[in-house]
Amino acid sequence: MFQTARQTKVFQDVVAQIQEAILDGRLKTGDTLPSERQLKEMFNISRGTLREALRVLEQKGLIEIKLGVGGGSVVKDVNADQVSESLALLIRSQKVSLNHLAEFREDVEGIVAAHAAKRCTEADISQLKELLNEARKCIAQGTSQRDAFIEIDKQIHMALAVVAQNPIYISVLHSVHDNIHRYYEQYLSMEERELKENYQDLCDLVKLVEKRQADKARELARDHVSRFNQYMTRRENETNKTNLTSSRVTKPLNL
Amino acid sequence: MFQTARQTKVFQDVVAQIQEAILDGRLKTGDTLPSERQLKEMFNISRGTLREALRVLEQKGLIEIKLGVGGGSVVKDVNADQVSESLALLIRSQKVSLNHLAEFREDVEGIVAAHAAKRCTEADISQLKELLNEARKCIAQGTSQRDAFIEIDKQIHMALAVVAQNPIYISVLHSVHDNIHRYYEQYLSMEERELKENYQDLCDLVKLVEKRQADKARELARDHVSRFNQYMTRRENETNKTNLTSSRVTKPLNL
DNA sequence: ATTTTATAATGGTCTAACCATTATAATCAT
DNA sequence: ATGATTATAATGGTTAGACCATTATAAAAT
Repeated sequence: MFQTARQTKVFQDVVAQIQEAILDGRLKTGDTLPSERQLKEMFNISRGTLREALRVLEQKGLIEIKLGVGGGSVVKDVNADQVSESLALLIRSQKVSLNHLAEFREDVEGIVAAHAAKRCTEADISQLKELLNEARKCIAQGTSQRDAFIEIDKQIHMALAVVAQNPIYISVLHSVHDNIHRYYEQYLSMEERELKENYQDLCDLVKLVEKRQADKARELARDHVSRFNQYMTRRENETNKTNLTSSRVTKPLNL
Repeated sequence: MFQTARQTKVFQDVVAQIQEAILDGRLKTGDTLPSERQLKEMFNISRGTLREALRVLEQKGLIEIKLGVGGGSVVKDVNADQVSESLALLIRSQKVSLNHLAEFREDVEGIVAAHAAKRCTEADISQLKELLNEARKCIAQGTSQRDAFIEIDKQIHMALAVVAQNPIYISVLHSVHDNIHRYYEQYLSMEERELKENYQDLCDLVKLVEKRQADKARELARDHVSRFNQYMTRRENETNKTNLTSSRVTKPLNL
């Protein structure tokens, strides 16, 4: 009939108070909180308890704790990092496979391209073309600039998310890229022909966005990402085939 | 030329060691870590430092700390809660609006429905029909069971995400529902006619999934969610119109 | 057999000190 | 004067030891 009475652990109350102050604007990005020794007096708690609260706020991405004179807890600008981190934990705990992530990226990039096609301005297009120009320079130097090209490719996709004018897509795409990057580093190796294919994809994609052909843009974006994923899974299978017996040996924790 | 030498804060090293042990399976879900007094000896650190580490692991969603005899740090099953929480922080820090969230939900539910249509089994369909049956019962009792209907609606959407066989969608949809729920509670009020419309939507949607018509399922799912969002934004505007002067007064933090 | 009470293990909090880092001020050499 | 060096002090990082609060279990009482 009744629930357990709320047992406020002291540090949780401190976390809540500071978090609320940040979220409703009483503390703004860049503000420095008072020193730990001052804060503990204000809240009338011990320093240890206060520090547990500050650690939680740090892990939430709300503050950053700096060392030395003039250091202290600085209010951070909230960004997608914590979304990325928690998504990465889901992935690493075998809840999510590379294929799941690849499919999700395909879907999301497709939607982003479609929204971008509906909402782009002339300024957006010229910025995208600027990025395409950068990409072309990388291609011109052959496979030596492969990593640079992949970086530009990522920037173009992120730029499309900005054009799509929904910050959720920026955060989500950021998280996806953060988490798929490790796989790309490990498995992705593109030949010159493949680099050029991808470059052509991007050019075509920007053209479709410019012409506001949302459906075609979505399909092309999906195909483009799908191609990346195919390079990668092909490589992943080859690697795993030859390395099946060399599973990593982890040192025990001996608890 | 050089980077700052890695300055391992002690508690970070402890976080890393325990996190790794969890992620590569040396510590499994449900396992209880040794007591704080034992752990501090094992790591050769003070209890305060250890507790900072445990707080971080708790905030990451990797452990749960229980009180009393037989209590201690228990390894949790990683789930989407932390993704939800960090997404909620993005929303509350004005980075994301209700419209952004609504659009995202529309897109995601559409994709989920399409995947579900491609991958559903007979067992999936009968489970979905079971849920539809529950929904029908709610409708039969008129608007008194509105909240129950909304709950079933949510369950059907989550079930579709399961059928779609990509856990990312389960987590993402979970997060979206978590975060949009507050708005629904505040703004959503459906008349009997609207309840019946929504119920019909769901029936049609399941039929399309059963017939594996992915494209039509996607469009219907989008329309269905869109209708929810329209009820809500209409209501939101009305509310804000009459309440513009009553902005919440927040108590200062006095730092 | 059931209820009540005591026990002990565990996390939660506090105090007080010292260590490590770093911006700033003071000092020194030129 | 000016630039380099050194000392100072403020701040977070860590330690040690104590005591409080909660709770599963065992012991005792009914």
